[in-house]
Amino acid sequence: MPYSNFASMPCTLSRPAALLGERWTLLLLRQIFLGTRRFEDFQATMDISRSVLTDRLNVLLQENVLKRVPYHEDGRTRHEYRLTEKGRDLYPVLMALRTWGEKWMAPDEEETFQLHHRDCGGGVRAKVECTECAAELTARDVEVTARP
Amino acid sequence: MPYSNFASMPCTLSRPAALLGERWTLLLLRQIFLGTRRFEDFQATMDISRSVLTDRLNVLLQENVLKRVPYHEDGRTRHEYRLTEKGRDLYPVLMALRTWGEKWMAPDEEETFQLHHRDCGGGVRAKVECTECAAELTARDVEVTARP
DNA sequence: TAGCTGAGTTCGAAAATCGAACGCAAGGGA
DNA sequence: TCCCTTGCGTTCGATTTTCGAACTCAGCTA
Repeated sequence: MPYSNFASMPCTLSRPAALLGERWTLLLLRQIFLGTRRFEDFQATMDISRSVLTDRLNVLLQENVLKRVPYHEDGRTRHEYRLTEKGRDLYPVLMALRTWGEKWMAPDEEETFQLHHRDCGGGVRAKVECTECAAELTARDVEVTARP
Repeated sequence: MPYSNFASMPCTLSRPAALLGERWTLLLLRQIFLGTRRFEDFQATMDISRSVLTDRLNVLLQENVLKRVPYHEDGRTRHEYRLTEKGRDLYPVLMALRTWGEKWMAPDEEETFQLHHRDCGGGVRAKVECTECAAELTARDVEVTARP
């Protein structure tokens, strides 16, 4: 099975993993959540090659993670890439990466940005919880049942 | 900046994103969380090329996400790949992917596996919360502060 | 001694990525 | 009108990755 077939497997974990597991895609999403919207800005801040950037943006458009939105600047019509609701829902994925990075990869120096809850100023962290009893869960608390 | 340099950026989001954003790495972790431990089994269930599998496993070993553990079978000593504590801590990342997949990519048919809290049988979901007030957060509730 | 098995390694072909140049449409200014 | 600039891609040849099949090697086993 080639890599791309995981994108069509009937598994709700392998399909997102195959989509976001392509090179640059997670870094692109990070940039989008940090506020970057335009082709030129992605290219400049990430130093990704233009052809690959085009490809990744198109994949995310096709998957309905991003949408192209027209806007006006100097009286000209341009387009920018924005998250859809589906795209915004990827926030927990990025936050889970960051929570892990904070714990296990924190560099000695300062970070490049900080996150705060607008209402109370608190920090942000990702966690896994039980939909019934609301307990916080680790891998050991969860049982996997194969469906044959 | 080539892709690999993101792995050494002083950013607790871009470093994990660059590590897990390499092709096959997320799918490999999925397989590990589902219980696969041995080279041959990874190769068979994922149909990844052997040389790339070797490379990805070595990267995860170097990053201390996996460890090689000896075991005995038929009186022979072999090795298997197991999660370290750092690796197990990636569980929220995988669960965030799955929670997203359940909502936005659920296939019409059944899934390949189900997850249940051992204690109460409930489902599993990832979420983002405030470390102060414990409110559940979305991207809109969070303010990004750049550190220059 | 020969064969099998798990775990890689090697190597030529194919695919993905890179970087630099090119294309193009919409203004703006002369 | 003609030329210049900007934003947003596209194209193309060179370099890296990935692929897939064959090969290696060590430790049993028959």
